Amino acid sequence: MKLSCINISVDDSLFIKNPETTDLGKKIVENGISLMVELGYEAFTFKKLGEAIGSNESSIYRYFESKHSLLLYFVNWYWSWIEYRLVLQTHALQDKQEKLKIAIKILTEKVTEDKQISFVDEAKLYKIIMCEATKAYYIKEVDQENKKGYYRAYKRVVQRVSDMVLEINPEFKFPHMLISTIIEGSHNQYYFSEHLPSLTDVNNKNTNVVEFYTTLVQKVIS
Amino acid sequence: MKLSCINISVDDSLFIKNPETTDLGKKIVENGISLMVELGYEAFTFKKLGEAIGSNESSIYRYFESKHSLLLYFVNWYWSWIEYRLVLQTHALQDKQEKLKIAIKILTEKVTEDKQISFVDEAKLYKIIMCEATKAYYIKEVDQENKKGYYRAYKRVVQRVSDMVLEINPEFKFPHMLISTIIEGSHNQYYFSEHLPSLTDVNNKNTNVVEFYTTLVQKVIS
DNA sequence: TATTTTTTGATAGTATTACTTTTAATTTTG
DNA sequence: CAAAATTAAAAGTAATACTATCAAAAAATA
Repeated sequence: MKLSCINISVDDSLFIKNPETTDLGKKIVENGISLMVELGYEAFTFKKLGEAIGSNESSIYRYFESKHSLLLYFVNWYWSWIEYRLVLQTHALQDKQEKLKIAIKILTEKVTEDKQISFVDEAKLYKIIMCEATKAYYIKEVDQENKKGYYRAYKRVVQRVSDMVLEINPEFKFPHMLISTIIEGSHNQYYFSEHLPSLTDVNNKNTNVVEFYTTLVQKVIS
Repeated sequence: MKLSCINISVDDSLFIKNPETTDLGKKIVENGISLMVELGYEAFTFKKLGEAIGSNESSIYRYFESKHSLLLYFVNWYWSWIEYRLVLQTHALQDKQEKLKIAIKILTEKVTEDKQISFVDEAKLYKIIMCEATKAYYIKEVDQENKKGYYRAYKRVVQRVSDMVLEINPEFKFPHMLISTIIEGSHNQYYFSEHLPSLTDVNNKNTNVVEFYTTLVQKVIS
């Protein structure tokens, strides 16, 4: 599935100047993803990114307020992309069970190849989601940022899949809890499998995370 | 349950000088917990902690290498305490189901009062676990730190409860995955209920997190 | 009690981070 | 081609995350 024509849009409030509109902006996002994967969020700086793209620190600040904003941009891009895939792959389906099953697969599977949507490498982006995404909202400023709508894309995805759960079982009391549990859970499991294997049972091929959370949801909502 | 006689021991490698052995050390831990809750991990510094306890930054560095080490100390203290409670409250029980149920309660319930084990306020400590604990292992240095045994206490708890699952259903393939999912899940749910309520269904009294994860485990392993 | 050792406090210093500001050069657009 | 916008370079600031030194205070021990 290569669709270089479609565009994932990220909310205006997340950047000072839209990086999609210029070459430098695209470079910042593209190389920003690579460098953040390589160095990790803590060691990543705009100065280093500037050096990596042969540009200046101060130029990057004209696009993003801080590295935290850049992370928020990545996270929102990711969730917008997931939402797009969710709609595309489930919209036409009649069978509610099948619909939910596909949604769970999209939410819990590891992204291992670049799907080439615009200038973003989705496989690398997934690593940021897996390793760094929670740092975007486990912060003291979370309430203010939430008010500004910085987590909207994530919340929209949880709502969408929660609704699929309720379509199957309208009596079920904890759909959001269930869906956020499997999303965060799957990220943890892939991370644990790479770094803290005794906290998981994931095999080398990562094939059982999707399986585990799919049966989990089925059993829990029935 | 107040047992000021018992002592939670934290592995030697996690500090330079054992804070339990001196007044200053205890002050560092006690006020360190309060200040980290108050400011959040990112804004917390040893300089500020020094001011708070009327002591010097450099003196704190004689106990802990960095604020990251201090966080690791807190996290390990917490998991050692959980392990202690786990053993204490399940050891005498015969009924395997009952045993697991109590373990899940211990793992997923919010700690809201100071149980007064030594000089640590467990309710405040829980807030650190809920908001900051993942920052102790979602870092680039995770593999080296794991080799040094810095996450041992957490892994021991997961192993212990996974074993309880296997006692009930020896055929179950994903016990570690299940237990780490409910541990991390419950922390997320309490955090979401306070800051991102649309990601959860937790009510004001937080009563349904334990309920949700207890039924979840029961359904998944049967 | 005297003395040795350990612990702590105060001060200063370094390298890096996370920015902001200014100015000049370059590029884009009308 | 001129005006406007964008970018690069350099310098500056305040804070962080430490390290090092040295003297004072406290504790241990002989």
